[in-house]
Amino acid sequence: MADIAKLANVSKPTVSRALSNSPLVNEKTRSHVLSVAAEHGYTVNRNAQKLRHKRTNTIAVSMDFRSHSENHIEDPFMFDLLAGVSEALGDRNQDLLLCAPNHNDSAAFRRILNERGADGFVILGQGHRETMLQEFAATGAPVVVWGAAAEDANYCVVGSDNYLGGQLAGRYFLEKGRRRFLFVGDTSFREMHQRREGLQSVADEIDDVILVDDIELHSFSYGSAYDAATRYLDVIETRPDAVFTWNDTAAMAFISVFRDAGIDVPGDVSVVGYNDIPSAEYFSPPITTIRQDTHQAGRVLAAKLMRIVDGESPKSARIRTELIQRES
Amino acid sequence: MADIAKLANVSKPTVSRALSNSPLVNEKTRSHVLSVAAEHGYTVNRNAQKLRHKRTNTIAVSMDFRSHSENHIEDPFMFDLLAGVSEALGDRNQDLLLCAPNHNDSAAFRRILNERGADGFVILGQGHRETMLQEFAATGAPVVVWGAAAEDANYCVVGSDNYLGGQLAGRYFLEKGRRRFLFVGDTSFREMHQRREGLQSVADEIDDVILVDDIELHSFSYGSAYDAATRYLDVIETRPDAVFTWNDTAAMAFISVFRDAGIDVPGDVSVVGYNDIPSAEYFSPPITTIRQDTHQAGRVLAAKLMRIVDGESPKSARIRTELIQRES
DNA sequence: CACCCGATTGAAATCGATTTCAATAATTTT
DNA sequence: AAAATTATTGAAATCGATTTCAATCGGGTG
Repeated sequence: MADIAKLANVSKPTVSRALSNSPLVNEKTRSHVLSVAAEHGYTVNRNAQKLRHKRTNTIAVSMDFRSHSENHIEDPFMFDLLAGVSEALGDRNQDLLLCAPNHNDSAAFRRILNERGADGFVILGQGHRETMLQEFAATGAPVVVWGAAAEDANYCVVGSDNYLGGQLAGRYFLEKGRRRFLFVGDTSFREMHQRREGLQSVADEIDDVILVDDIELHSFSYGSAYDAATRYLDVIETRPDAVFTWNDTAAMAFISVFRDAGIDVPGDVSVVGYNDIPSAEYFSPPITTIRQDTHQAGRVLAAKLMRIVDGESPKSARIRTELIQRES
Repeated sequence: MADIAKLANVSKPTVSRALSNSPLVNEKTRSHVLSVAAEHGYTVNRNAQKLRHKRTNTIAVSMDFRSHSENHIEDPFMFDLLAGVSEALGDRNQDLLLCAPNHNDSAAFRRILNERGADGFVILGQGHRETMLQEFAATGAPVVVWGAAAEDANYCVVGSDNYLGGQLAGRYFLEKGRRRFLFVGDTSFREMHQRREGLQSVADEIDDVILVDDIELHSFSYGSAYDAATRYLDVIETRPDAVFTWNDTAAMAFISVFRDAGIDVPGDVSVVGYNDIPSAEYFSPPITTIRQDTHQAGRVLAAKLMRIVDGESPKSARIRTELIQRES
């Protein structure tokens, strides 16, 4: 910058002001400085800027790749979400620092924020970390979380409307004349718990409709869903005629097992998945699913976090959640 | 840091040295300083550090989300790659700055490097940007690219061994007694061009084996693959008995169209996809495919880039490429 | 014409670390 | 015991920007 100042025949502060569109600099000087800067391909050093300002304009985004490669990798949903967040942060001119924390204690997250110099944290995937997140937020760290909000959460949560998602699945089942629902998921995750509640609420509305069973799964792989489905078919007496799974991959697994057992989908049993992954549409049969709007999700996550960084405390929010009906 | 210095009764430089494990500080002083720092939850300000050092220990990773949401999103492969890079950079204690550049000129990339203060660039997806990348590398920017190397590339390329991939598919076809190969892809992408060459080379080895056709596709969606397959079946005279597609999603599309036309897969036609996406294993029939080792890819990309940042010029590299045979 | 005010500009201080270099203390060496 | 090393430490400079605050330059006013 000193060089540019010399070349443009002005002082460093003037260059700085010209580049930052400050009104304190003469229009003529500004354009001159800008042209000199452009000519020499000069760009400001962001790190010096970050040091001087208190704001770094950097947002850390945490994504649990490790647990993904063990569990979620079959579900590209989180990456879709990441794409949404990336786009939204880009629009706000924020740098995106991608983190895959090794430790899940709030101190580790705190450290990332301090050391790396980020203004705030987007955490994709609440998982079982709610108490850790409470702690983290309690330290005053600006944070938004993708997940499902507890009533007493002290941090801002953005997620799909999981309760509604469950209801949508339930209503779809009723439309198809189904009476015996099966829920498949891991209700120790709040999101899935809420989905189950939604499904339950629909069942409760009609007299002879029941949740015949829950299958609690603690691994998210296709294989474990497949195994669970197989085991389940072996032991049940009254077969469910509607299955609501935690994601589309699991839906595929259940459909495969059912078909191999001579049970027709969607003829005998309706199945609803979650997330609307790309292959859902191309599976045979195409999978009816609940879609969450990942673009909106990214925008909302970014918007909320920016407000938190600015000192406000926005409320948790739910993003668009809709049934994608694919049964013909 | 000044505070910690005061509290520990030493000077700023001593604190700095203690924290960075410099041998210039007495062991007793160091542990004292460290304990004081820990006690007060102090961590160094990375931005100040980055400013002072010339190294920022930050690597920019470019991922073309936009074109993904139009094309690639059905193929989680790139995200797998991102996960690999994230892990490898984390191991090397590098920050990962995730970018989705809006413009595809080298100046835009250059600007990111300068402004954001990154030491180097990992570009996931070479696409049609080879000349831009040549330019970019020519400016001296440290960069590694995921893709396929041209002989005269002036930048470091890491990718699977696409030629071998094509050969593996071809040999598999031969094993199955196939004679009439169909290549499906977009050979204007160097990676696919090399795959086709590999396939061709195998066909050339045996007298009565030929590549009956190429289907050139310019969109990567399932839908366009499906349409292309449908159109193709309408016009051909001699049907191919082996199909090699650019990815697993396209393989699924072709299999679906074939089956709907009464052609049995894998009975009448062998199909080989690429990337081994999770659902490949669960498709019916399970899809034989070429797997690229994304973990190794991440490690190699990171390792090469670090060497480039250090001033070396490592050669382009190919990562593990193997056939995953799923036909029973 | 002297005085005041607003518009521009620049000198110096600052952000929080690291590095250079000189000074001091602790050991060895002779 | 004096001299020569070696190990530790701290003062001040530095990285590249921004901000504060004082100075200057015109123009308008009484």
